[in-house]
Amino acid sequence: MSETRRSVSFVADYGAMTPPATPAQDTAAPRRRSEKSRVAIIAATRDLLLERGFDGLSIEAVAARAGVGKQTIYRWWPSRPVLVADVLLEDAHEILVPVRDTGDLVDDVVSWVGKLAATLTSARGNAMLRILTVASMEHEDTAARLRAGFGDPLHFSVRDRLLAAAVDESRAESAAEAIVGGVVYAIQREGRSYSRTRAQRTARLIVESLVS
Amino acid sequence: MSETRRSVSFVADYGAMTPPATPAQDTAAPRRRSEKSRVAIIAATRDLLLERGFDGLSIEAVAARAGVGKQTIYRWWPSRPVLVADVLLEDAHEILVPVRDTGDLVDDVVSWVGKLAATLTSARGNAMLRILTVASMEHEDTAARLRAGFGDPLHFSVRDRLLAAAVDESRAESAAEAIVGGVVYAIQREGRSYSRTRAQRTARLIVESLVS
Amino acid sequence: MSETRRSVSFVADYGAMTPPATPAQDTAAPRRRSEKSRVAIIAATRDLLLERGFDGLSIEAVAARAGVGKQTIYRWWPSRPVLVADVLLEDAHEILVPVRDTGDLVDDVVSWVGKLAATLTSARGNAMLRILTVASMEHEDTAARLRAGFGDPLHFSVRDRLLAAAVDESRAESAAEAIVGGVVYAIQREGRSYSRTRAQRTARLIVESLVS
Amino acid sequence: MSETRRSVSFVADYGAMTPPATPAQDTAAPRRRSEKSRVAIIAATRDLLLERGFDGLSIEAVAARAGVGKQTIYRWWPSRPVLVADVLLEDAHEILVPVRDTGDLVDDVVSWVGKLAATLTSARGNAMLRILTVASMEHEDTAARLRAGFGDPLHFSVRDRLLAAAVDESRAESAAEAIVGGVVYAIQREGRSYSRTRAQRTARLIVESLVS
DNA sequence: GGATAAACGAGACGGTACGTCCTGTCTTATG
DNA sequence: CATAAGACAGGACGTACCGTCTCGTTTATCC
Repeated sequence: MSETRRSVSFVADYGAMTPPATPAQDTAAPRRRSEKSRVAIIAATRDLLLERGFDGLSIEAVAARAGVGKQTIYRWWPSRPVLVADVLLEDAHEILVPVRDTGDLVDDVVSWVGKLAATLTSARGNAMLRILTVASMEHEDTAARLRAGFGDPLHFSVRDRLLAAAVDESRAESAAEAIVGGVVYAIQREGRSYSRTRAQRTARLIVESLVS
Repeated sequence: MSETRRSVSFVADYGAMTPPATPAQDTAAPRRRSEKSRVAIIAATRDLLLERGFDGLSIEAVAARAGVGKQTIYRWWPSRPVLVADVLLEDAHEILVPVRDTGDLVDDVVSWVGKLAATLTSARGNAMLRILTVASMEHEDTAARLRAGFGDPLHFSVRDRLLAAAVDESRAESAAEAIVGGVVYAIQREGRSYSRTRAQRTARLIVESLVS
Repeated sequence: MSETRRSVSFVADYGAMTPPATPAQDTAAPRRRSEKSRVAIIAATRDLLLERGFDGLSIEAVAARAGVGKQTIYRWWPSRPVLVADVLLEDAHEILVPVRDTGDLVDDVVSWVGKLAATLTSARGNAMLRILTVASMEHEDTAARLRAGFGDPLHFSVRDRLLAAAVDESRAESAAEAIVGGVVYAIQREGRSYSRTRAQRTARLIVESLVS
Repeated sequence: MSETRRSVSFVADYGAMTPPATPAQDTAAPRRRSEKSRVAIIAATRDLLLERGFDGLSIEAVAARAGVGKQTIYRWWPSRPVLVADVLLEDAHEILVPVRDTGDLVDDVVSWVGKLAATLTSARGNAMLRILTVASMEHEDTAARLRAGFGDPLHFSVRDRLLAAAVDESRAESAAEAIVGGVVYAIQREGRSYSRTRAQRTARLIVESLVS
């Protein structure tokens, strides 16, 4: 029950969580920080990330584009991956969508996977996936935050839908892992040429085996 | 048939492929290249990669560690990712093992997945996975080479074993994707704490559904 | 007459001058300025000046050491050299001593020069000389204030004693310049290793030539 | 004899000394350093020094003006004062002129002092004096080099001329100190308004007392 | 076996970016 | 309303590497 609720609400949860999350640490009230600068920095970072990718991103360029001193960035973000994570997390809603529950498990999951594949093979979604992957490899704490903001919701979303269809917990866990991993890993490898049909074929294979 | 052979021989293929692969372009015989330097560079790169990760790796440090001029590196490797790919490909055999065929499909695949998970959660294997992932994100050609050297063998290895057990091609393809993706993606996310048991549970779930 | 008086009173004059001099502009009564902060700033500046020299002095460090906001410093002192000049002028009495008049010109001047040399080769006096020199080079108005507070008193002190001994004005002027310059310039060049004996030898050479 | 020669030859000595002196350490052959860059850096430094003074001089601006990477400056000059000293020493000949020996001591010294005063109150000469003074205060090794390149030649030049006129050593030493100090210190204090006449009056007072 | 040409080690070069320090101005909250 | 605290845009610091470019010095063919 509570888990079904979780699967339904994780997007809203994330929406709600974003504001306090921005300073990258919610303890210790951020004293009189300039909202204008914060927004300009996030926006500049997003633009440059899409233009030049994660490792083409320099703090200096962000500062220049945002019309901000470098120190203002370093004051609030300890490192490049942390800043990038904040940007990605602000856009998490573009990727995260809950698995709906119409009563037809196979159809619900397969269509969700189709949407996920479509998103992750769009120009922007694919860029986000690549950035997210590299940022996670570069900094452990960032990896944890991104896991909490992206990977976990994806996983729980599917798993909870399976649990709601009375699949037992161990199998739900494994199946969710296989479905999400099978699709995301393939897109990491093949990029935008990966077709949503393939994603759905893979998902269907697994989900059907659970209900038969 | 030929595909089964492929699954059996890819390790040997890779062993055989390594020498001509080193200059990253196998046409145009490397005229009077110093083998001593080549080996020293590869070794230094491997060491530094394990010490400081992909993005802590500088060409300058490799040259110093290898006792080699920087130009000697730039002469033979056009960029950092290409050099890193060569190092990884030299060590591909540490990760790649074919799925054996004892007649028992479930057992063959499950035990192979266990070995794969064990390798990728070892200190060295996990480091390789991370490096491989980042290097693939940074340079498209490198991604292609690493796919050919790591991802494809992994995928074909499982797929071919399924085909050998008379699973139909479409389902074999999807199942292989789900098995490999489910495990590798999870290790990317969770690192060395991912247990081989979980990998095997996931694999078993899928393979059993194919034979029932 | 008036000049003899000047030579006697310049120290007292300076003592009297210091309080109004502190805000660096004596017009416009400092409306509600905190004396506690003023003193803390001067003291912190003096300490830091002795610890790290003129160009190691930052306003930020002064503010921190004085337990004061940076703005409080900028509010009352327009620039670093002005602040430094105020500190030096508060301590002018440590360096400035009038030439006494016992009737024996040579002895009066020679012993005064000995004291001057001793002061300027003490750790603190030498530091003050260096700071004073650099501060004068950096800001013309500061140079003028320091000249009025240090250089002029030194010069007039000697010149007036010579005039009191009936040396004619042009020769008194030149001799005073040579005596003070000869000693101070040498200490600028050689630092604390300059001996008071040498100072006295130089002074004696000149003064004796005036009376013979 | 040798000392007279010294007084005559110090300019030539300096001319001769300059080439090996440029790298600021003459031991350890400077391996394949780019003469073009060296010259561009010296020239840019000189220009900026005259435009903005010693403490308005930034390494970054020198690099930009010289069309050179910052590292090329830091490679050969450990710090700003050392670079500035090299520039000043290259131009030492503009200030240093030996005291000629026509047989008339008073005239020789007085006219030399006149030339010195004229040089040090010219726009360029005065700038050099200020820069030289500040650079000496900031870095002890630099002070020593500048003393050897400027202060010592000035002093020896006068002293040796006095010795050549049979003034005894102690008095020559003191008189030289008073003459040079009296003039240079006054120019430090009063800047370009100091008149060459005053310099000559001071010098004459002292020199005449030695020969009478 | 000597000439010759490439590959080599070394490292200087013009640059870009780093993360830090400080400047002088500005904003907010407190006494 | 002056203050302490401190954020802000900006500029310079000195360092690390980038990828290119000479320098002599091996070294491995080919005459």
